[in-house]
Order: sequence, then structure tokens, then C-alpha cells
Amino acid sequence: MGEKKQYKSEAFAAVHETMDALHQIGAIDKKTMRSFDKACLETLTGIKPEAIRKLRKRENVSQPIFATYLNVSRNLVSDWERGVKKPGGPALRLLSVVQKHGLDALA
Amino acid sequence: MGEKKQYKSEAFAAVHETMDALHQIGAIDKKTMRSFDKACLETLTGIKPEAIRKLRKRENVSQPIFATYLNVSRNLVSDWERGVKKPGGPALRLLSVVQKHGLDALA
DNA sequence: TAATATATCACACTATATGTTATAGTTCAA
DNA sequence: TTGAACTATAACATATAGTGTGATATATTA
Repeated sequence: MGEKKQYKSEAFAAVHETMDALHQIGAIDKKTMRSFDKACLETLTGIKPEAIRKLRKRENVSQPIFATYLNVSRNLVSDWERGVKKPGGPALRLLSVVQKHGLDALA
Repeated sequence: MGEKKQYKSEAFAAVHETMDALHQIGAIDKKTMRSFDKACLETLTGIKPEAIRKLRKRENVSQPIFATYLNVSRNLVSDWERGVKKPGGPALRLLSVVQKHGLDALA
């Protein structure tokens, strides 16, 4: 039903558009559509402390500024980069988005 | 130093570009630049349970799919929408991004 | 001198994960 | 039409660890 998903690549997104069109004209059923969607969803892996620091420096911002973007405390970013604490769940998704599209994607 | 920030509006972003250019040619110093940046950073407010549900329905996805996008558990989305639990920090930022740019922004 | 960035620590909180059960709607085949 | 299988959602309990707050200290920078 035109559900928006998250894909492993733009290629997957393109394929999904085709699948979606096929579904809308009745060529494929809902169940097939659902299982297809699930297969296309991306799985998130962890990120290493140094990778976080590199990412932040790539974006050329300080820890406080970086923290404000992600809506977390400044100390947390410091802890992440030193491996004291590890980002998970929503924070991991945010970092992934920044990796792919930059901090501007959060604006 | 061309730092990338998060702005309250596109107008702010435009103004920042100008400020950035002025800084690069030495018209303004680093300190002024920093304080300007801080003033432009957006403050995140909470989001009501119904707003989360509306947002998800606007994106036309189920709770499990929505959860996968945000990289949270399926039950958590249910709890958010019923007001049992409230998203904060990184999760709030993610929801804000989806509100402004849609789920595709997380792809 | 003053402001900023970063590191570091202690403490408390709650957001989140995980697992389970139940109900209802949908799909598909017998 | 019936029923089995799958999906979505709600609901609850438990445990974890991610996160926030506040403070201090050092080094850098305006």
C-alpha cells in the first residue's frame, strides 16, 4: 500500500517502487508486498569509538555541537568516543544517518 | 570554519552561509562564529503520543516497520503511542527528522 | 583574562530491550 | 464458506544500560 521503507541501497529503493506499482494495480498481493518489505529493511551494526570521533571530525564540529545535533548531552559524545559508553537503538540510527548523509540530514 | 549546524529554518541556514563566508575571508573571528552557531541551534521539544501515531500513519507504515526504521523495538513504538513511555534524546531527534523529511530521510 | 573544548568521575533515572500473552484483522487455501 | 497461518496491536513484567546531571580539571584559543 505504498508503504515507505528503508533500503540497503538506492537500487533496493528503485526496485521497491516497481513492486509498489505492481501492487497498486493488483499484480501482487499484500502478503507478498509485506514479505518483500521485510527483506529489504536494513540491519544496523555497532560503531566503534574511533569511528564516531572520525565521523564528528569529518563533519568538522565540536563535541557539544555534535551532541546538540543528535539531541544528546555533551558528556555522552565524549563517552562514546572514548569507548566508555556505547550508542544503541535510536542513537545508532542517528549516527548511521550522519555517516551516509552528513549532519545536514538532521536539520 | 564551515561547521555544519542545525537551524530553526532555511532562513537561518542561509544567514549562516553568509556568516561563514564572512568568517572565511576574515571579516569575523572564530569566537563570534561560535556564539552565532549556538544561537542558531534548534531546541527540541517533546512530542505527544497522538502526534507519534499520526506521524507513523502519515508515513503509512505499521508499528514494527516504523520501529525498524528508528532502530527501536516494536513494543516501544506501541508504548510511545499509548503514552506509556516517552521518547527522549536521540529518539526525539529521529522523530523530528521524520516529521520534517519523512522516513526516507533515514534510508 | 576569559571563554571554549575535552576528559573524567559519581550518581540517579528511565528509556529501552526482551519476552510473553491476548485480541482482532488479513491472507490464502481447502 | 470455513479454518489455518500470518500480521498488527495492546498489554504487562522484568532487567539492563544508555542517558542525564553536575562537578572538577586541563589545555587550548580568542
